[in-house]
Amino acid sequence: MDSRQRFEEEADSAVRAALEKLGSSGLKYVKEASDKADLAIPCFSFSKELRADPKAVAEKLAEHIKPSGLISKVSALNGYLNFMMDEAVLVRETLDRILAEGGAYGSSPSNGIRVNVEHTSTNPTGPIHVGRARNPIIGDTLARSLERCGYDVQTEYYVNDVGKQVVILTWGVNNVPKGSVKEEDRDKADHKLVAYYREANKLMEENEDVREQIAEMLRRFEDGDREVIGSVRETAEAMLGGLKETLAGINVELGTYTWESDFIADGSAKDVVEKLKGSEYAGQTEDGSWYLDLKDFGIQGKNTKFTFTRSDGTTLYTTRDLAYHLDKFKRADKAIDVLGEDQKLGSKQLCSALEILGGKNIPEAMFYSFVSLPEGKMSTRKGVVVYLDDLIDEAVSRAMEEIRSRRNDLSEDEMMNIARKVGVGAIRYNIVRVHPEKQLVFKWDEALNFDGNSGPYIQYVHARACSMLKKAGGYEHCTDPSMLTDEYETALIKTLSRFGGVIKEAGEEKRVHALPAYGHKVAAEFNQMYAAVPVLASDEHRNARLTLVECTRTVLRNVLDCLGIDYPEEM
RNA sequence: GGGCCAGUGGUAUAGCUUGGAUAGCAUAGGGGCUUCCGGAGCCUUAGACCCGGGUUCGAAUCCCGGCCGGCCCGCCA
Repeated sequence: MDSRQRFEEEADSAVRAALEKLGSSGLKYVKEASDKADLAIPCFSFSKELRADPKAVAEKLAEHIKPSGLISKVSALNGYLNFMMDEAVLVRETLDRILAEGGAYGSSPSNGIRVNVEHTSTNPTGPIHVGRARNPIIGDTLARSLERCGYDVQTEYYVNDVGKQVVILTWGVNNVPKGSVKEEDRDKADHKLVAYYREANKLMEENEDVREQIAEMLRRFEDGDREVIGSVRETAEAMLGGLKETLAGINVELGTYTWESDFIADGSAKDVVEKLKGSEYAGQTEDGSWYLDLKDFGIQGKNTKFTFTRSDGTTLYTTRDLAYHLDKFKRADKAIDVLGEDQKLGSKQLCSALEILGGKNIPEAMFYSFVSLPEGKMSTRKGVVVYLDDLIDEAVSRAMEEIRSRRNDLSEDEMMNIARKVGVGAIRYNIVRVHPEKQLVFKWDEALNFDGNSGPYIQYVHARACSMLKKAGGYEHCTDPSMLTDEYETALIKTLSRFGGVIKEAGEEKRVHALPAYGHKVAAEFNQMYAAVPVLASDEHRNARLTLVECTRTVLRNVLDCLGIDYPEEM
């Protein structure tokens, strides 16, 4: 337990004891932090029970609590009971802990719980565009946070290699003559292949014959024709190769790729169908298709009918998704799906069906709204898109310009290496900083922001800290609180002490946007301290201040790592 | 039509789960800072809770009703 947690517990028991003295126990109250106190308890809620003015209650409580342990001061103000934490203990313990734990600072020990995070899972029919770019970034950040929370995390991409869209793509790749369409310049499979997908869609609209060919291919696919299935799989694999490259470019790597067609091939989707047919919620329409009636599962209106087979008995996407989730829970104790908001109803239906199948394990979902362009929705088919690859390129070249303008001592390669880290840092930070369900309109100048509330701002502070430590040469660690009494120093250390709570919030509560906000706060407070107190030029404070710089650098690295952002030592 | 999500300074965003002190942060705007550790910086100034009811000692936060935007409501994936 860190000193912050101990402080809160000490305050808690002190409040409980004081309330008992006033003749009341078991009252609920909230704890909050403010600029007036390290911990504040509003006493308004007590006033009814104690039949007294909140101000008076706060004052009485304050009288009954004597500073002890980590509590250095107790006071009452405006109906609040304010606690101050013993700064000397806080300073020493926080810094000692950071020095001892290093890269693991802020993490919890392993809890042995296996959690599966499914994210990205975009259809392999075209390059990833920024409309969907939230998915890998949120998913990856969540996975990294959960790892630091002590979970055994597996990440997984569910590849949709079944259905009309991939069949159209495959038809296009196999039938549209090379050279008859303009491939995109980028030498990546996803960008090359998407031209055939677009052309196939176009031909299908214009040409009856093409429509029939594709329909035939789809029929053969559904009949289990190995040649067609193999061909589709091959095309999807090629496309996926391109997507993996893009993901690697933003520091996202997934552990497992699971193919939808496998659940048809191994018969598990059919097993699901048989089990569902036997459930009390199952029904069959006149045409022969099967459905579940989910009106008892909190699903309203006309959405209660959840169809799980076609009239010819073949499975649907959702049926295979059920088989997939049953499979997932053989491998994990907990599952989290990062999904677009369009999947909300589907996800709810999936969970209800899993309940009907008797599963105790139900996946949790994390939803995000799509990123749109100022002119409207993105569409791969229509070519109205900004590709993630283009965004990365643009960010990197913008970073390159910046570096070139302020450095003349680095080689092209060195600058490019840094530019990549800075550009990607800007993109990832910018996407993860906003609440996932907030709709986002993509604007180049915002996506490429390098100032203020941005990834590069934090990277810059990290580089600055590295530079100071390098210049310092030798120094001895010093965590003596009497050497770190400046208000900027203690403010920074208090913030550093809260890191563990932020990691938990990001992981356990799936609030990944807490991370960038925290990183920005640490960086900003470091900059304020930097401007206010000399470090290298100070005499008796030198060791202690350098130690604080080192600890801040450690925390910044941990935050950035959790965000999947690199931390170059110079930029 | 029904359901879900969102609406906070000019712009963008946090806070809403668990109501509480002066609504936080960034950017653009005004004014300043470089004999010293990296100015991608620091200081300072001005500026916001969609509208209307309700609950409450107290509402950005909870409830009801509007308005605006997004998404969903397929034997598609």
